[in-house]
Amino acid sequence: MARTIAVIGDRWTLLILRECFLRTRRFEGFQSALGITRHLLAERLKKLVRQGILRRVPYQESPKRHEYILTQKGLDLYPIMMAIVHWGDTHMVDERGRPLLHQHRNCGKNFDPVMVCSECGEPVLAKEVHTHPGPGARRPLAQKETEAPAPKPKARRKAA
Amino acid sequence: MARTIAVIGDRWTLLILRECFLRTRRFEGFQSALGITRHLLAERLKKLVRQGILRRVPYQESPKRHEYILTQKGLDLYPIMMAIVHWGDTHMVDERGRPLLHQHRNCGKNFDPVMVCSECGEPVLAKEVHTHPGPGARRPLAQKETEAPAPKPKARRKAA
DNA sequence: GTTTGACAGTTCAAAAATAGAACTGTAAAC
DNA sequence: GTTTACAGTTCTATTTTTGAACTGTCAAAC
Repeated sequence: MARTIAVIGDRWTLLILRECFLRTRRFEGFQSALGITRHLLAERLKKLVRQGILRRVPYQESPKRHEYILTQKGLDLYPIMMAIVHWGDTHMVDERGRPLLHQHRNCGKNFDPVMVCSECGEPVLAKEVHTHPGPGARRPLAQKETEAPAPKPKARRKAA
Repeated sequence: MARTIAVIGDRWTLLILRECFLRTRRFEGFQSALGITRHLLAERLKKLVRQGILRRVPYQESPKRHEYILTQKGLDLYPIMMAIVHWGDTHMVDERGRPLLHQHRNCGKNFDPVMVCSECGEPVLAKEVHTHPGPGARRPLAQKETEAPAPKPKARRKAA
């Protein structure tokens, strides 16, 4: 999670990616849709390309111009987008209602995303989930003493 | 989405919330688990309480102490968390593997979150979704000319 | 009965990120 | 020859974030 947030966890990256999903591909398109500063936009696009989330594809020679296209890695962010949008639709809408509706082509209906268990197919609630350290676990999860018993407590406070 | 990102879209908020889901409740707990500066942590906790995502609950008098507990609004962020974790598990793991496994109590198995359509129950792919402006639509979505009828045929460059 | 430690912050200077605005460069259109 | 569209880059000013120390309360330890 920390690694993912290092990539998409800032004020603009997810909004840029939203535009990608809405078929924006070019610098000016992002800039005018979002009002992001050009400097930051250039910065973020570079980062997303470095991360393999966008691909920079030339669409004209002479003044070299490129489009930014979602890779598969980028497309895989879709559930994150939808989860965020859905939470916003549930908790952050004003009187006017949802800004955007999503229609599922396969069934033809406007839908909300539902998170289900890959194993049993049932919707998952936070309370129903138990976590276990996996093979790449990064921290012992409640470690206090690894060292010898309290050697030199350093002086806290100014009083000596 | 913009409104949601204004709340959870920064380098620390989602990590703080992850700790909440892992049952961390107290200031020192967050601080030592994340290594966030105390200043920012205090700042972020205040913001989350203001937003109604956490509730500040006293757990002792005398030196007044509080715990930070997820509200329902906060618990509803779970699908976002899981979507992020799953993307990280798919695209950002190192050789060691996943840091954390999630077990679904209802079926007993370790699972991945799957996003399905609320209407037909099938998994949803980005390509299968069509968007329409909703009642709260904020911008015309591809407006170029609101003024006089397209007087300028746009400059096209030589296709490459 | 003073000292230490746990806890939950606050304060302040320094460093980093972001905003705002103007500037660069290419090439076609007028 | 001037303007326009596009995709950036450069610069300064503001805002955020970091790092580190400081404040304050109370309980237990010495």
